[in-house]
Amino acid sequence: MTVAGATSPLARDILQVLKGRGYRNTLPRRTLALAIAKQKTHFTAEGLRRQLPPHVGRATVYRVLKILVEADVLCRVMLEDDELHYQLSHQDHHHHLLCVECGQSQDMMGCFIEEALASATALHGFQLSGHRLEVYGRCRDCLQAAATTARSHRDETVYARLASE
Amino acid sequence: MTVAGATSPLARDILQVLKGRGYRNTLPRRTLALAIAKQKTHFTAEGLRRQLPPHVGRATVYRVLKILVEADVLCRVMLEDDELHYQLSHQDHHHHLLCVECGQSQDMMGCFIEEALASATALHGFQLSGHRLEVYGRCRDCLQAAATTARSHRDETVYARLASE
DNA sequence: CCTGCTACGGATACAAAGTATCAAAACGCG
DNA sequence: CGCGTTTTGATACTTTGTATCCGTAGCAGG
Repeated sequence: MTVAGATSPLARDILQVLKGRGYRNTLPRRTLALAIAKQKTHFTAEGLRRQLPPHVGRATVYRVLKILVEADVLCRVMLEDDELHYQLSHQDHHHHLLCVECGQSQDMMGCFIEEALASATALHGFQLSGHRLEVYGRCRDCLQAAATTARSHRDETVYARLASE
Repeated sequence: MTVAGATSPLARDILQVLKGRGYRNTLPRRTLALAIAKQKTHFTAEGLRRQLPPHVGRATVYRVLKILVEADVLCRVMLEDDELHYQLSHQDHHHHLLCVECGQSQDMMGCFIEEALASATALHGFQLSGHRLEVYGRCRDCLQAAATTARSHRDETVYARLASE
């Protein structure tokens, strides 16, 4: 139950990527890999740092994040609030479904707009090189939760009416 | 040739929008409206401020920009360098073609991905509420310019060969 | 296991971008 | 004109990220 022992396959993968890129295996990087592996969803640089032992310097956090983005382990996501978040990335080109309710995000694999985009931009005499697409909405879970609370709200009003009688 | 006289129809429109929203017509706002009207393409808050007389405070610039974004006069554009830019907005939903060469941007009116997106997200049990799409590439002008310089480069090599003979 | 080179880390200072506060000035309505 | 309200610019502060610098820790080679 030591901290050092509390590792994870994902954390190991991250360290492996770093090693493959010629970076040394150091304590702060192990700590960071572990923390990143623990994230259930996207996170900000500062949010991540707050979860770390205080002896890990800010600069280190930003340095490692930058490396991991370059290595395609993480990708940067611009949320609707214009704040920059990070999240584990599938290596392939994909987009994010971002739930405006709970903040969870899922990857939408593949990219169905590439061809449509190509023809649309061609009309403008534009040579396509890339794009950025983020999708906002409500995820399955939040929709179900909303449906449930809506029902209990209805119940509450019934109870209120009964009580007032 | 007075500064106050150097107005523009667009600047007037902007002031009109402010008026319609109950904001007063003040000198800094006139200055800002004029400066924004002069922009040929997207700009950053700080970039805009640098073009302004120094007596216009930073806070004022940010305040007015925020108001104009809320009023849909401007829209915020995230460029590939992750810097936030502003540009005049068509009122309708649209996307931006951003030239990675010259930095110009044009609006791509209409939105052809809405339906495709709706069906794609439905597969994930996702209720769509919005999206953000920025498109990067090379604009017509830059493509032509590139073609031209490529030709002159070729010419240069010819001249070089001739000269060395 | 040492030893030494070099990458690395943390502290610190700095920079950029934006926000909060507040007294003074400018608007504009009557 | 006069007065209440809005607006403003200065200032300080916050947040997010980067540059510098010196001590330290990895790790390779002996």
